Amino acid sequence: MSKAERTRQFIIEKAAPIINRKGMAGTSISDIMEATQLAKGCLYGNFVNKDEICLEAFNYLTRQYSTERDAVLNQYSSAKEKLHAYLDHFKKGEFRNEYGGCPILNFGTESDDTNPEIKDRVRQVIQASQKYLENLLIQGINNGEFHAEINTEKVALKFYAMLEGTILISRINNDDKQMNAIIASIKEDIELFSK
Amino acid sequence: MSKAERTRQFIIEKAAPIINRKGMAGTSISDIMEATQLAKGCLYGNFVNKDEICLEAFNYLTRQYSTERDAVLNQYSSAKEKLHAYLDHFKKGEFRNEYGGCPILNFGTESDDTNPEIKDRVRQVIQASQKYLENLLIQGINNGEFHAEINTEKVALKFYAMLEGTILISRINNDDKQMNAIIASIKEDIELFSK
DNA sequence: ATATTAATAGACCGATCGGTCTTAAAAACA
DNA sequence: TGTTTTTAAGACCGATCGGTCTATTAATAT
Repeated sequence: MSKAERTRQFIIEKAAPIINRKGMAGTSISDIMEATQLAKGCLYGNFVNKDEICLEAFNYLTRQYSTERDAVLNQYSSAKEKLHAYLDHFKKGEFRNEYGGCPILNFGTESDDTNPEIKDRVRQVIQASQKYLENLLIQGINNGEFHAEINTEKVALKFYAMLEGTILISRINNDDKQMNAIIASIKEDIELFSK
Repeated sequence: MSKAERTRQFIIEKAAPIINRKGMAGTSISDIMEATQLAKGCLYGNFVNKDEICLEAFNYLTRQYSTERDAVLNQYSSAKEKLHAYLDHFKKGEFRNEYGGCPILNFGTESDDTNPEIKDRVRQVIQASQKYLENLLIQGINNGEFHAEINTEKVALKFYAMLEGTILISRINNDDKQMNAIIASIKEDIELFSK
């Protein structure tokens, strides 16, 4: 990795949690200068503009999340165990605590009327997340763990929507209560289609 | 209503959809000057600062939403009809189309790390919304429409989280598909506890 | 209709915005 | 190690930011 590549990565890692917390419009170049202790010329030597930093920050955050999630889920083999691990990992919210919230919610709500490029990336990540959940359900059916009649796409959408909605609710309430209730509720749903 | 009160209200109504779309940080005073065709001195004669405009914009949006919702639901008497009307009204999303999205999502995600005052208002509105749904369920139980065993608080939370999550998903996808699926799914859930 | 009060316009303020450019330092290569 | 190329620093740019203040206009009360 060249010096420039390392610096670029360093900037992304320092900027990402700030942008995730304060928003793209709410984060200034000087915020990033302060966090990285780098001068303006250096930032603009590694990125063409602020938008590019925001885009790469989003990419970094989502890549980071999926890496951590996969590392957890790879410890399990059955679909049901994996689903439970997914939910427990989600419930703990280590990622959100460390990086300042859910990037899907943060970048999604900010970009939807203002930044088509980011919006499109968010779209891709949302679709991949739903597909990820759906694949766990399909795997469970193929393993004979779950009843085959369930509409995997619809169930995955339902779970995913519930989880994203609950992140917002729990965050605004400064309380894990709602998140715990929803995770419990989803686990009950899983029992309903388990053999 | 005095001139000042009318002007203040006029500013709020013009500013609210802009702030809802572009965000609080992303909306400038000059954006609001342009939308209202008023000079800066006038804006600052009616509000102490930009934060106050944002706060009143949020209050206006949520008041507007609940007024419209109540007008729709008052056309029905049974709890089940009201619930269906609630969902259909939500699905249509006229409010969101007109005002630039869901203010809970927009102001909630932006304020949670940056603006405690707005965050607290969002918290109140979220709680009121859940309570509103819960009261429909309780009313249904008291009417003998729904089975009494349901955990009204939990069901209301589940429905509300699903709806908020789906707004984000459908908006980012520019597609009503997911919203339609979730509304259908919630209606199935209602059938499950209907007598 | 006139006097008084309230409300709006817009010039002005310092600070900060995103971004550029030249210079100096440091890394990479020979 | 010496040379070339890459990378970082920071002064600088015009534009815009949120906000103030005074002069003028418009609404209100008498």
